[in-house]
Amino acid sequence: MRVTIKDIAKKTGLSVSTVSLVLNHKSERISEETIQKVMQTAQEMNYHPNRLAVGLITKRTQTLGLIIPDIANAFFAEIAKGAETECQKQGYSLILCNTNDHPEKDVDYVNVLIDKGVDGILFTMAVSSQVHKDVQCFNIAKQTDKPMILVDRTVAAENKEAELPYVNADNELGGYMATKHLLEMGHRKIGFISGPMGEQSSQNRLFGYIRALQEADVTFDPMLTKVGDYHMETGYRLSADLIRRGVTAIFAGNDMMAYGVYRQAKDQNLSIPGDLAVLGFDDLEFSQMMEVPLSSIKQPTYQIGACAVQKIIRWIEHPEQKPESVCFKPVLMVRESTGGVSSDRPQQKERKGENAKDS
Amino acid sequence: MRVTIKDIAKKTGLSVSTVSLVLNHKSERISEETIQKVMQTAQEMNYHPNRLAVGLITKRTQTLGLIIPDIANAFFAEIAKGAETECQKQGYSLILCNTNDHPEKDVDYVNVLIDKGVDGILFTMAVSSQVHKDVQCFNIAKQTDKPMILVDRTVAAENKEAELPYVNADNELGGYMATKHLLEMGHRKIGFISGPMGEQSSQNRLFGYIRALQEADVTFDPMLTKVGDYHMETGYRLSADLIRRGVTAIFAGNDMMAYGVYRQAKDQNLSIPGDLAVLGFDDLEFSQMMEVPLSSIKQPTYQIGACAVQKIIRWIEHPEQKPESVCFKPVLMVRESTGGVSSDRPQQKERKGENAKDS
DNA sequence: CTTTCTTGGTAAAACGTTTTATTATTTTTG
DNA sequence: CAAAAATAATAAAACGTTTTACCAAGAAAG
Repeated sequence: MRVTIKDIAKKTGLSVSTVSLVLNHKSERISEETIQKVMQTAQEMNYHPNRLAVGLITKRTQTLGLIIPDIANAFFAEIAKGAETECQKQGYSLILCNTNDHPEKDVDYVNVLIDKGVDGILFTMAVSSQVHKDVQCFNIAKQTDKPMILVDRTVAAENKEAELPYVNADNELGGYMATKHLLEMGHRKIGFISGPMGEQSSQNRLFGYIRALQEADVTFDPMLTKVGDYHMETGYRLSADLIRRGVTAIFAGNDMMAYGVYRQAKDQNLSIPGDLAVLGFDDLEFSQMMEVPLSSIKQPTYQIGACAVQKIIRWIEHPEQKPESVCFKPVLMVRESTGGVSSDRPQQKERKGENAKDS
Repeated sequence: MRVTIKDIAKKTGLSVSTVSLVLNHKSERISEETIQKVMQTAQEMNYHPNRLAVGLITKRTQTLGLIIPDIANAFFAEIAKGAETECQKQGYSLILCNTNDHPEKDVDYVNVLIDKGVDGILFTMAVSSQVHKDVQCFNIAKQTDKPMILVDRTVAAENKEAELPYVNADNELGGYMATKHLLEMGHRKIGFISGPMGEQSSQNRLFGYIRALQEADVTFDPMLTKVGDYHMETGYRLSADLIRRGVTAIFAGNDMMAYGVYRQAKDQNLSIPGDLAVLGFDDLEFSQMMEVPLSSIKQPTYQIGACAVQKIIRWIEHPEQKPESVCFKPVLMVRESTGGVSSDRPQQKERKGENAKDS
C-alpha cells in the first residue's frame, strides 16, 4: 500500500491535519520543529499525495483535456506537442482525445473529461461538425462552467459574453499573403484549391485569396477556385482542370494538395516554377526537401498549442478573467516553387508577445 | 453544482446505497420498481458519476498513461492514435506524456501518472536513456504494482519474472528483409546508414542487415555501415562517403535519412535506382509520393499502439495474467527506388492474430 | 403462534485528502 | 495574579462514491 498522510501522522505522532497543513505550506501557525519533522518523515517514507483525493476536495485536478480530430495529422501533432510541453512546465497533465473527426465523439469526450474532473478543455471540433453538436459541447462546458478554449477554430456568437475564446492563426491573412506573393511574381491567372468549405479556416484562406486579387485589380474568376479536401489525390485531380484553364500559378489550401499539384505538373511535363508556380499552406517538414522546394504559408503551430494552454491555465486560476482570443500571424516561406530565392530564415512576426518556442 | 447520487437519493426518497447499487447494476436484491424509479430520475437529473470519487474508492480510474519521446514524430503520433482509439473503444482515457527524449522526464512522468491513479502505463523510454533511469521507472511501477508495457522498446532482465512485456516490430527481421531484397536485386555492395546505436531497434536493424549479407555469402564490410541519427541531413552527409566507396545500393535506417540520400544522389547526378538503389524504413506517407517512390520497410505502427492498449487493459483486469510480449512482422514495400515494380498492395503478415486496423 | 426464511432496503465505514472552527497551552499585559 | 492575547495543534466535517454487514417486515414452515 502506498503511504498516506495518515501514516505520516502516525509515525510523527501528530494529527492528520497538521501533516496536511505542513505539506501544503500553510504552516504559519506550526512550529519550525514540527515542520521539519513532518517534512523529513514524508521524504523518508517517500510520500506522494493521492491526486484523486486532493481533486475530490479541491475541485482541481491539474489536468486538461485536448480534443482534436486526428493526432496522426502533423498539424495537430505539433499542436499537441506545444500543448503538452506547456502543460508539463506548469505542472498539468493532458488527456488526449482523438475524435477521428466525428462530431458525436466531440460531445462524448467533453462529457468524459468533465466526469474525470479536468480543469479545462482545449477544443478543436470536428470539421464535419454539425452545428448543434458544437452547441451541445459548449453548453456542457458552460453548465459545469469549465473553461474551454477553441483551438484553430472559432465560433460566431450572438452576444460577446457567450463567445468562447480561441487561439488560431490568421488564415485570411495567410491566403492574402500567398496570393499577393504570387501576384508580385507577375501571375494573373492564379488557381486556388481550397480545403473543405465546412471548415472556417478554409473559407478564410479563400477570402484572403479574393481580397488579394481584388486589391491587385484582378477580377476573381470562380472557375479558378476548386473545393478540395486537403488530400494529395485531390490536389492532383483538381489541378488538371486548372491547368487546362491556363493558370500560371496554383495556390493550394495545404501542402498535401500542393504535392498533388506537383505530380500533375510532372505528368504533364510542366516545370515548376517555370511553367507553373505552386504555393502551399502549412509548411510541412517535407516541403523544403522536395525536388523543387515548395513555397508555403507557415503557421506557428507549436505556439498555438502552447499559447492555448497558457491562456486556459490563467483562466482556470482566475476564473473571472476570461482570456482574450489570440490570432497568430502566419509567415510566408518563399522557396523555389514560386521562383523566389530560397531564403529559409523568416522573421516570425506575432500579434502578441507570446513566449512560445517553435520546435 | 453537479447532480450527485445524494440528490437522487433525496428526490426518490431512497438511501444513497440503494441508488448506488442500482446505478452499478448490482441490484439483485432491489425491486424492479425502485430500479425504474432510480434510473429514471438519474436520467432526468442528468446524473454523471464523479470519476474522482469512484476512483478513490475502487482504485481504478479507467485511465492509462502514454509516455513517448516525441508526439510530433509521425511514428509516435501513429502509435498514439492507435492507442487512443483503442482506449476510447474500451472506455478508457489516455494521458499523453511527451518527454522530448529526456530520461529524467521519464521518471517524473511515471510518478505523476501513478499519483493521478492511472491503471497502467505504456512506456517508450527516451532513447538517450541512462539505464539507471529506466530501472528507476520500472521500480516505481513495480512498487505500486501498476501494469507497465514497453512500446517499441525491450529490456533484458536477469530473470524472466522481472521482465516487462513489450509490443514492438521485429526490427531485425526488417533489416534482414530490406537487405535481402537488395541482394535479390543483384546488389553486392550495399551500404547501411543506421540509427543511433543507443537504440535497440537501430542495432537490430543492423543485425538483420548483417545476417542477410552472411546468408548470401557477402562478407560484411564495416566500412559500409555508418552510424546516423535518423535525420535527413545525416543521410545526406553519410551517403556521400558510401557512394565514394562504390556502393550500388543504400539501406537507410529510416525514411528520413533515405530522403537525405536522395538529395545526395541528386547532387551527384546519380539516378535512382539506375545508379543507386535506395531503401528506407518506416514507410512514411511521403515515401510513396516522391519523384521516385521510395521502397521501405513498413511497421504496423497503429497496431502497435492499439495492441499495447489491449494487452494492458487485459492485464489490468486480470492482474495475475501478465501478458506475453508481441513482436509484429514488418512488411517490405517495394517501389521504384529499388527498381522493383511499384506494387502498392502488400499482404500484411503478422505474428499473432491481432485485430488491429491500420489507418 | 413462534420460528425461520426471504425480500428489499439501509447505515455506516471507508477511500485520502483539505479546511474550518475549536481547544489547550503558553505568553503577555494591565 | 487574573485576564487577554498569542501560539501550536487538533477534531471533525466534507468531497462523492462503493460496499459490507445488518435490519425490518412479511411469508413460509413447523
